[in-house]
Amino acid sequence: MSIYKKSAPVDVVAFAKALADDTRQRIMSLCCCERLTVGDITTKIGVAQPTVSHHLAILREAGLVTAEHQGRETFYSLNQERLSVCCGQLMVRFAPDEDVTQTVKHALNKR
Amino acid sequence: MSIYKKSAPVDVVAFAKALADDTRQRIMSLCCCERLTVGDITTKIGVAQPTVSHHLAILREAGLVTAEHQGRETFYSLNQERLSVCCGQLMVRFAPDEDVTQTVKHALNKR
DNA sequence: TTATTATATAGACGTACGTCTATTTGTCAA
DNA sequence: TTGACAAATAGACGTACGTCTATATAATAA
Repeated sequence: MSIYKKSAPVDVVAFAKALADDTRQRIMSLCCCERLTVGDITTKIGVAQPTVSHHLAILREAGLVTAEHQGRETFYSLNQERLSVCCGQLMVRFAPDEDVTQTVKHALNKR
Repeated sequence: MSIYKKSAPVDVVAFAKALADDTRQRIMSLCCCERLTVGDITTKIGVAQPTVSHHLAILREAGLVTAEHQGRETFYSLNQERLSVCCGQLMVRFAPDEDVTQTVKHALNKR
């Protein structure tokens, strides 16, 4: 079970730091719609397995991925809800009210 | 005039890196609703003036603030539109469709 | 021009971070 | 129990980054 409850406050700097690496963003993209093992990710990403484990630990710490242990494998998947909450906080932290609306429009127009 | 047009593609990693520092986020908060000079920011932030200039350069590079020169002063303000676009891209990059909607809800509920 | 003020740039310094190899821990099959 | 496999941890190494002081650049005032 994650330490991140629905009401957990968002540290926007920590959230940004977790996102501030290309390898981690690629891992997040991979885990967006699929449960993947560390081995799967290692193969697809093309960096060493300990490096992948390291990045997964950072993403876990930020609550952005969840880990499920099954036998000797661990399946990772993106924590969509946490991501949503963090993005929401990011928007409202700096954007004045009318601009949040615009952000929403931008987001929806991309779909 | 900024190099960032409305249609400029968003480098989500670069965006996250620009946000991934507490001093820069504090600067962004300060510039959210006010045009401020480097001197103003330096006083309010409590770090050396060259450090502030350095962070402002990074935020400028990411398109997150705009600079207006007036005499020997430079006024900085947050680029709300760019921030909106980047947040939107961040949401849609990882969140599946139904989750974007949820992100929007989270954002709006905070208002 | 000369002095003063505002900002930017250069460069040094220490710390944080991403990556790797080697090893450990944990799980399953023979 | 032993061997093989999956993932995590330890530790080394180089680079990137945040901060500072010193200096340069640019604009205004005397």
